[in-house]
Amino acid sequence: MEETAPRKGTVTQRGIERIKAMIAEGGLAPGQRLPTERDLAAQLGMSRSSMREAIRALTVLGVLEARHGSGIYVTRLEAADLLETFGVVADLSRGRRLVELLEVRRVLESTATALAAARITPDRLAEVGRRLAAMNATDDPEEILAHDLAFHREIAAAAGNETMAAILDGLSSRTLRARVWRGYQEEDAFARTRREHAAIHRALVARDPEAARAAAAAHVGEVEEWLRARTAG
Amino acid sequence: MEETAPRKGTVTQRGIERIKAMIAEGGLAPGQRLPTERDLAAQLGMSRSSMREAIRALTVLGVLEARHGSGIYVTRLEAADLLETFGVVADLSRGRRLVELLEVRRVLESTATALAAARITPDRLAEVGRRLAAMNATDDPEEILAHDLAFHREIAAAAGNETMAAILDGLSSRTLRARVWRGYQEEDAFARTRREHAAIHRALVARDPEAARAAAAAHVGEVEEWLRARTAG
DNA sequence: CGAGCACACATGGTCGGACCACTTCCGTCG
DNA sequence: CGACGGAAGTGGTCCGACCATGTGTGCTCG
Repeated sequence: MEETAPRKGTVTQRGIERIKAMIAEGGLAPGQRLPTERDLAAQLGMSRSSMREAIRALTVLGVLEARHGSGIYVTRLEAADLLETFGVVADLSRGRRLVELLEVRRVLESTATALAAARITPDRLAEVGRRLAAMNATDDPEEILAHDLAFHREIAAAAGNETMAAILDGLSSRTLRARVWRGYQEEDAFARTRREHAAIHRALVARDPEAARAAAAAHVGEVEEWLRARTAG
Repeated sequence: MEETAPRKGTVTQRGIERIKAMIAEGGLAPGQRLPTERDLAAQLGMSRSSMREAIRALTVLGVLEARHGSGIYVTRLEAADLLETFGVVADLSRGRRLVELLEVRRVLESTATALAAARITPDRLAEVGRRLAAMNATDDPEEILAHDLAFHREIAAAAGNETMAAILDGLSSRTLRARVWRGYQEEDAFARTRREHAAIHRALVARDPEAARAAAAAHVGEVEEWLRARTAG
């Protein structure tokens, strides 16, 4: 009996660890349904309240998914599920850390774009082209932002590394982008942005990884430099 | 009255969003203490149970910190706090995604090492050297692992990008490392690893960013390739 | 008068139960 | 045979009580 009580921190914390361990050790497969909250609580010897807190914690981490009236399920455990919380980091970042996040994005985005240049399929490349055209065809900031996000998302997906794509997605969360770009694009950066996007697209069409890497790095680097100056000043 | 009820999903979810918003909008500064659970629940018009779940969720995300008997506080909101959850991703990753994580690490680690070559201070460089020596002076896998982690951590810190360092930390969580390296080092990879670490250190001493980048990429790439072969086969 | 200690209080942690909201499934009725 | 409706199951919310721990206060003793 004493083995069920590792006496580690709070009861809820123990619940989190136990469930995480079950998944890590293969006892719970992706998509599988868990016992009910009541049963789980009984199994691990804790109250339903504490178990609910544990479940809620794993839910926000993208590990579990609770469906009202149906049950609790393990998510697919794909990169996109687990890295959703990355958006929180981006949303809560200010000043210096925002610049650091953009530096990370520059490194990853340039690599992803280079990989995409070598691997992208004609279909996806066409979609990237459509996004570019749509972006240049409107003046509505909201619409531009949406196409911009899709443009980079397609490229990241084409790189063939879902984990990297998911991280980049978090680093370009809609709210973050809206926050940073509001100021950036006010300084008539539209023309420059269009030129940079065109350069990226051109490199992809030419299947030139080095050019793609450089174009992507320059693109993110522009925003990075602007933000750096704005933060320091 | 209706403005306090955005009618968004569950009550708990609303609580999470509200607190997050307070922090994002500057109403709650890092390190600041929040009202008590009971007061917060009353303010946002929900039960203490639901509020507790919201607080627990933000606690695991590294946004809040609950101190028993004292109160609830906003964390320092540093990169290390918010990116702690990255370790969960690493711990729950298997097969293909593990390779992808290592690919991300290779990209970031090589960049961080290159930056470190240009920026590292003599003190920190000396510490890196000590870790290298300690790593080569023992045969205890546990001790080697500890020094190995510290070796890379020092370098990442020297790169001057705390966010990048925190991500790399998550990508090299102790449990992940133990899992992957157990198999890797069984294949007498000790000698190769030592050579690679020495090469990285040499590049840092020479203040040669390009050599540092190449050495770090090769180092991580070795493990990556081994894991890729092992996963595919 | 000052230092140290013990107690009371505030606060987060846990528990149990009750009820609500939604989903699912099965039996019934047309 | 199909559609409808209800019953059971399950997560969501709320309440109230009590426990465990940290904090501050006021008392006591030197």
